[in-house]
This record gives sequence, C-alpha cells and structure tokens, in this order.
Amino acid sequence: MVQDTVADGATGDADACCTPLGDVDADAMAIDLQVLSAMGNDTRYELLRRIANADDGVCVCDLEAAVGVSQSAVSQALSRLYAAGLVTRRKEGSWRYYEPTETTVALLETLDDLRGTYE
Amino acid sequence: MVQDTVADGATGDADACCTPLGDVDADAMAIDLQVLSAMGNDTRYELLRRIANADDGVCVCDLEAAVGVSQSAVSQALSRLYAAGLVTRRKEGSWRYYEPTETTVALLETLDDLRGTYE
DNA sequence: GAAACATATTAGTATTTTCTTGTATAAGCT
DNA sequence: AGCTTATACAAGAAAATACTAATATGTTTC
Repeated sequence: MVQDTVADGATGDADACCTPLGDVDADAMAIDLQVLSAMGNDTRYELLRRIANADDGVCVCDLEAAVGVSQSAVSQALSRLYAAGLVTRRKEGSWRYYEPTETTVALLETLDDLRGTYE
Repeated sequence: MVQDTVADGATGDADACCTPLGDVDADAMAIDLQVLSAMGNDTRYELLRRIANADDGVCVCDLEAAVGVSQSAVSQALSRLYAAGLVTRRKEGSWRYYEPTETTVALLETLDDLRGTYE
C-alpha cells in the first residue's frame, strides 16, 4: 500500500538538538482533521451530543429548538457532521432523522473517559 | 455535584415529531471543545502527531523544520496544545521539549482504530 | 557583558468559519 | 392544485482564527 506523507523538512545535516522525526500519514491526517474540526465547534458539538444521547434518531426540528441558532445554521451544521462521517441520516416522510455513527460513539466515549465523567 | 447544563429550548408543548432531548453538560462541553478545536487544525494536528510519534520529547526546533509555518506560528500552536492539556513541556537548557499527554495518546489511538490503520 | 541562539509575545493582517436572510425543493394536507 | 411544514441551499455579513513580522525574554558561549 502506497502511503502519502507530508514531507519532513529536516532533511539536512543533524543539528544540536534536532533528530529527524517520523512523517505524518497525509491520508490519515485529512480524515482525522475532518472529524476533529467538525466536532470542534460549539454548535456542532452540541448537536452531536444530543444526537448521541437520543435512543433512536433525532429529527432536525428537535435540534433546532435546542441550540440557539437559525434553522439554516442547524441544517448546515448537520450537513457538515454528515460529511465528516459522524452521523447517518434517514428520511421518514418529510422529517429527517439523524443518528450517531460508530465514530461518534467511540470518540465521545473516549472524551468522557478522559474527563473522568463518572469518578 | 452540581452540574451546569445548556438549557433545552424545547420546554413548550410537544409537537408532532419533537420529543425533548437530554441536555448537554456544559463543563464537559467546554473541556471537550478545547481539546477538539485544538486538535482540529492542520498545523496543530501535525505537530501533535509528530510529538506523539517521538519517543521522549521533541524540541521546538525539530518541529519548526517539519511544518511549513513560521517559528512564531509553531510557538503559538504549541501553546494552544499545552493550554488544551494535550502536551506537557519541560525545559532543558535553552531548549524546550514537548511530550504528549495521556489525552493525546488516547485520542490519537481512537482515531487510528476508527480509520482501521492496521487493516 | 556582548553576541548568538531558542523560544515566547504582541500587534496587525489575511484567511477561514459561522452565522443570518432569503429562496428553493419536497412532502403532506385540504 | 394551492397552502403549509420540514429541510436544504446560496450569498453575503460578521466574527473568529491563524498566520507573518517585529520585538522581547531567557540561555549559552566567548
């Protein structure tokens, strides 16, 4: 498997403190950044938490009421979460239900563990 | 333990599709957002990966060579990672060595697992 | 102590992001 | 078909972010 990497600038002679570092996988980086930057925003984080908290799908109208931004902003936020693979969406009549993906569940769980939520 | 929450706007009458959702813990949210938004940036993500890849501490000069931004930008990025609790720093002479925290290790590992890096 | 080096800080600018308003699409109801 | 509701899309304004350049601080070396 060919693996793109971000070039390591330090190809020259070894300086006093500087040992060359292992490069970072560019594909992995792109994917992770999409996920992290999608989650790392007030509105989207809160939407995601609420989606993850619900048992089987939340419709957009629920979410609109909960966060303090316009319908349009909620829609855009959800689209971005979807693009990042953090939610799935399913249409039911004229409603649209969002559910968390495994990625979302795993990451939120990790964050909870790290904070020591239940200590 | 008192637990701040973000108010759930949907306190009114129950609409067609809308069931009220569980609120989101505001403290947890603040902490998570600091972590996520710190990681969710090109420069900082790459710095963090390189710090995590190294065995025992990376000095700033190594990092500067690796990412394509100014010394100042690197310093600012590292400060932000530090503020978010993602790295520790230790001074050794005039160099400063950065190391990943448990949070960083855990999150990067989770991300790797989710991507299925080793499949 | 002065020069050179490693890193941090400040201030300003450029870029990116996020929101709002207005409009479009699509489904359900009468 | 026309009206209403649910959601998405587009364009632009406003806010937040990330960079650069310049300067400051602290360390080493001579």
